[in-house]
Amino acid sequence: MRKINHKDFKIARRGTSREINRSIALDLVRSHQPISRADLARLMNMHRASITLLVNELLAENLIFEGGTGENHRGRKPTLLYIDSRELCVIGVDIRATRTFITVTDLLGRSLTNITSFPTNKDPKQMIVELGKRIKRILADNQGIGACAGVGVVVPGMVDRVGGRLLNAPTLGWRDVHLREPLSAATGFPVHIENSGRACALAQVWATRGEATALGDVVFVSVSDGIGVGVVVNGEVLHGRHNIAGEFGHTPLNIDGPRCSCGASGCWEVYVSNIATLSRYFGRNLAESKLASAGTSVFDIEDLIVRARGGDGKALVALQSTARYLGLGLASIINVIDPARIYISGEITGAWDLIEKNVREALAERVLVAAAAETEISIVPASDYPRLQGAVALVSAPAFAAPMVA
Amino acid sequence: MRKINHKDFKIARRGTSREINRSIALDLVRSHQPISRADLARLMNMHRASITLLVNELLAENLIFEGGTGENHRGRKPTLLYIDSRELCVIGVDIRATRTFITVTDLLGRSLTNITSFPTNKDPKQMIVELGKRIKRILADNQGIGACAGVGVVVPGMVDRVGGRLLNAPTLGWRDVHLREPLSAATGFPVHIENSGRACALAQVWATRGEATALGDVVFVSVSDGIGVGVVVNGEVLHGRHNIAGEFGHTPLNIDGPRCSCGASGCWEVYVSNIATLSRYFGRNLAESKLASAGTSVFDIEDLIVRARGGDGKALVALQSTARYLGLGLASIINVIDPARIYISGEITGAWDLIEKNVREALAERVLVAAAAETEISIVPASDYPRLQGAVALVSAPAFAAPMVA
DNA sequence: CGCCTTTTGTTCTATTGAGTAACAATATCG
DNA sequence: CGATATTGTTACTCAATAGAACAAAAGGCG
Repeated sequence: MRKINHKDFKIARRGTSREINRSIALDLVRSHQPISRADLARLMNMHRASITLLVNELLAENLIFEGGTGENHRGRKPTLLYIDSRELCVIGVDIRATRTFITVTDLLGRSLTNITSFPTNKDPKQMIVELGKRIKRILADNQGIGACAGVGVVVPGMVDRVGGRLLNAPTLGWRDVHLREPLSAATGFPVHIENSGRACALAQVWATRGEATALGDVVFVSVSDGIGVGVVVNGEVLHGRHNIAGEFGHTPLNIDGPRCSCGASGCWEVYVSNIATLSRYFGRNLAESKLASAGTSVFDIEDLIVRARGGDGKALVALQSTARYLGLGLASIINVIDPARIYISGEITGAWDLIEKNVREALAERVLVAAAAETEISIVPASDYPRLQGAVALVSAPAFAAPMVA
Repeated sequence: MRKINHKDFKIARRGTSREINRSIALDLVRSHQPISRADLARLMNMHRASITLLVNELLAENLIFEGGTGENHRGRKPTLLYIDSRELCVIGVDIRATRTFITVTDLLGRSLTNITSFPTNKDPKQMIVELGKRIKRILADNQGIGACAGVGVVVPGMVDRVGGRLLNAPTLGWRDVHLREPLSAATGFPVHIENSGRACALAQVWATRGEATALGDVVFVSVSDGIGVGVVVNGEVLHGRHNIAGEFGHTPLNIDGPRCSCGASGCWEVYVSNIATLSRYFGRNLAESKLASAGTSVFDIEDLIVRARGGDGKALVALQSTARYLGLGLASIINVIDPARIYISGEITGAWDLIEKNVREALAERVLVAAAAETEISIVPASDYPRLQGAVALVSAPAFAAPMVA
């Protein structure tokens, strides 16, 4: 039951029905390709005749193309339809504290080149120049991949999407950095930026085979140096008035707890970040020293997991302690958003078999109804590159998004 | 940028455009009545000719009616349109721990009778019988108000909307109570039930002169024996998979804090409920004794506020201490939902002038960006009966809701 | 091979509803 | 009283779904 917004509604014009059905058809081709007109008609519960006209329009605009013919046991063989990404590519960029990753994909997020990376330059101006150069070089080195539709950039911090600037990224030490305009000027392509937690959520929503939105609302939680969270409600990523929606990482577990980099104390992040786990293992607070010498870390969370697997009891206890706090925080997410599924990524998910029980136990302690304690939790491996996929989705998804109506 | 749900989408049929525009027109009449066809055409940016046809349809269905003529400085006088609620009424019921309130309104939530109340019967079966009788008596006593479109019931607890049953209401001591079927059988009207926090949010969204949704997302926080919260995203109240979405009352301020009735510890509710404030004033935990003797309370939060205003320093400190915790919890709401406005209701808002500063200070401590600390906070007085208005909206709003498309 | 059946995709016409212009019905002003 | 302005209706155009009929393509089977 949605209330119509009186300040910003859209009435149905003559072309609105077509716009709606065109969007649905295009997105169905995206997620079911290759697909025939007849199958599309069945999925949409429309007559083949109407589909023909819709498809002709999409063909004329080069949004889709006709491939070979499919198989059929009896009767005429179908001609198959595909999203037309032959002359287009998308650049995805993931800027992290130590390294920055670049991928080139088609509109469906399928890699067209190898993923490349380089050390993040801590000076934002120099970094943007270098990033621009590298993007141009990659495109020059790969002539066959066609024109670039745009660049999606994902950063570990708060962003002002409309203004195209990064507001605050503690792990990078950047504040109020204009990203979109200079990078757009340097590359000549449109640039979109987004916070990495939200981008990960976006990646799940727009994953080609994604059934994420079909489930209902979902939340993505990424655990690393900090905690990034993206919340999806009704197929849309929550942004909020000041672009801070979803910052569960800074909701308190204990307001009298240890100080957090955000200025408050006892934030969830303070208890479950990788640094917290390492600190617990070494028995001292690594937060300051670690931040100062980022990149030179000799011993990281993955080493800790190896030790835990090797029989190091202290390492296992440190992980399980983090798991407990992780579960307590997830309980808040469930009590507040009550999603159908929670996605979790981050190095610590490599030890999921060791910690799942602890997470579930802690969760059950605080979740309001027993059924909600069984909320699906899905691990997203780093090999899926959720942040990069999210960066790509920033560019490609708008073409497939639902039209705004009423 | 919304993703189309592939499991549950709706394509545009021949009548979809009309359906969309009809909904918009009807809802505009609802919130702007009385309004002329010409004004409607201007608001909708459509030609008068199209509006005439739309309006004729709405007239034929008795959804609106033509009233008198309006004033105009020059030219033909407009004929005014109104929502047709002449032959219809809606019953709103608010079941609370000690008393239950009943209102009879038209489709716009305007009272048609005085609000009546009676002591809540703690036995759910007897209570439903009594409620049914009272509803029938009220309707019998007021013959002029026309047929009843439905009954909206609001309860302080978790509900299963589709099943029409109350899952758990600690303050009532009710568990797994089937409400809809028996009450519907007793009265002969359709019955809708909802949690009171969400109903309050609903009331704001659907308030006739409401600009709530025009602002963006909003959150409603009701502070009394417990904390009820309703979250509105994109004009829709959040429910979640298990109907627990929005339960900020049970997110922790301190996981090592005092025990909460929900089974967990250190919940926000434990720090800011009225009982918490009173306990702080009396220097001992009233939670158990208070729950046991609900309704017989000699000294309540409103008395405390009177004392604080009268110069009782201890009372003021108790209130301001609660205010601080209130602010800390609101900070989480802002960090997570980042709404354009937060509505607050409850007895303690009667002391808002005494505590606003403390709330704002605490809020600023934890909110992630300075701008978000300025998030609008709007007090909703008890005299607005937000719960009853929400109960009414459960019945009346579906007729005005946006159609589901794509 | 020729005919039947099945399936795909197209064509043609009907119907619905937005878009537009022209017009009748009022009402005020000078 | 005529000029002007405003509201609401009517008649017609255009776009898109709805539906039936049909052509095209492929396999099964006597």
